[in-house]
Amino acid sequence: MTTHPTQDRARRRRAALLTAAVDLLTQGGFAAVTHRAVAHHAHLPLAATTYYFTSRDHLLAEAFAQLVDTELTTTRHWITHHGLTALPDQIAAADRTRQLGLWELYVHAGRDPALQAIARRWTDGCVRIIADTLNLPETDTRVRLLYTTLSTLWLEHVVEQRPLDDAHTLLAHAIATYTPTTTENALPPP
Amino acid sequence: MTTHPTQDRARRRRAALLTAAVDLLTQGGFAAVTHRAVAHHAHLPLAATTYYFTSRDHLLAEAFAQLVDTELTTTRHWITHHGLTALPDQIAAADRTRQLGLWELYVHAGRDPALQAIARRWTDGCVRIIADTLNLPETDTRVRLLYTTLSTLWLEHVVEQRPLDDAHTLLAHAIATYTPTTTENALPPP
DNA sequence: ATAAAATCGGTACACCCGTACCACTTTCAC
DNA sequence: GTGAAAGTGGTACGGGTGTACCGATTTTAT
Repeated sequence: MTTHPTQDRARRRRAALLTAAVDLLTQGGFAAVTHRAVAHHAHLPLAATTYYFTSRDHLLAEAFAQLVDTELTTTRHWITHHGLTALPDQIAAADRTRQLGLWELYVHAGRDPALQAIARRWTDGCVRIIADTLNLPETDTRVRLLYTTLSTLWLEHVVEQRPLDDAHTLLAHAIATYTPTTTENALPPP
Repeated sequence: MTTHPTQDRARRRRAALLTAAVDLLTQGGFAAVTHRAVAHHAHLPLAATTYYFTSRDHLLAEAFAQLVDTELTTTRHWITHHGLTALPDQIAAADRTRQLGLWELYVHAGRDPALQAIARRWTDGCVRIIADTLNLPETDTRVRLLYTTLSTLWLEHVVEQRPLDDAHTLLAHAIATYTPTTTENALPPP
């Protein structure tokens, strides 16, 4: 069971541990998130980690959830400001290792039911963003197709460090093929 | 440096260790591939692992390479026999945890340059298969788009255990939209 | 036959891990 | 104020890890 402190300092400490966990996951990946490393990174004693989080798995789960949430809001903002076609630029600009940590946890969710729910929230959120910007329902085939394309392009770039040269072409082609005629929202504002 | 034995029994032992590593990766994921577990699973003493593989990383790299190669030939066979549209059926039928291990290593390649080369071989191989079955060059935009769609559908199924209900619909739509008019190869044989 | 090289396998080392424990201090409710 | 609850932090335990070491054994080359 996850502990939720009532005192102010305690809440701040818990949050510090969480961001420390996210940072470590970003920098060193999965294996780097240990009790000792998290505690040290948050300038707290070792026992703080076991006090605020009942286990390492719970800590990782919450870190994953936080990572997903911030990531979703970030990309939503970017797309509403720059349009779908500019998404490759955001991918290229984003912190690569951070995205790596996100994907690491995502795949790990395949073996951990607790993480799986968060993983679903993650993809659902991405699909919803695309659906919203295209003014289409989430279940629309074109939305799903566009999402799958973007997802792979992103993962490929993060893992294999491929240049995103053809991403723009690919994306433009996909949008042109998929979207209905009246979708100004798919384009960046003038 | 990777050791390549000259004697027969030694070669068999090395191969046994490798398949043991793949098995363990399949069953328990990344963390399960330890020297002791691999040795025990291959019915060999602990020291065998360090004798045939200079480090755990090298062992994992070779396991990854082997996993990728067998996976590529398997899917190539399937597609030539059943067609592209039947791919979701193969995905559904395949050993889920095995695919999970593959994807785990793929993402991990983002932090390990040695694995990264294998990861590229993996995606390149997938793209090539699609290009071949569609009689299109690998650089064709439609090939790339089809690949990205398939890739995400696959990963989603493996990680989130989503039903592949809409995969057929999605795939059919994508193929209909993308492929040129004369591509009988994309359809299953009558 | 014999020396060199390859292989084998048992053991040991140093390290890091998650987590439990517990005496201590601070905060809160009344 | 006083007792209960919450928070704190130092330490310890049991266990698993990668890898090095080294004498014994087998294979190969000559």
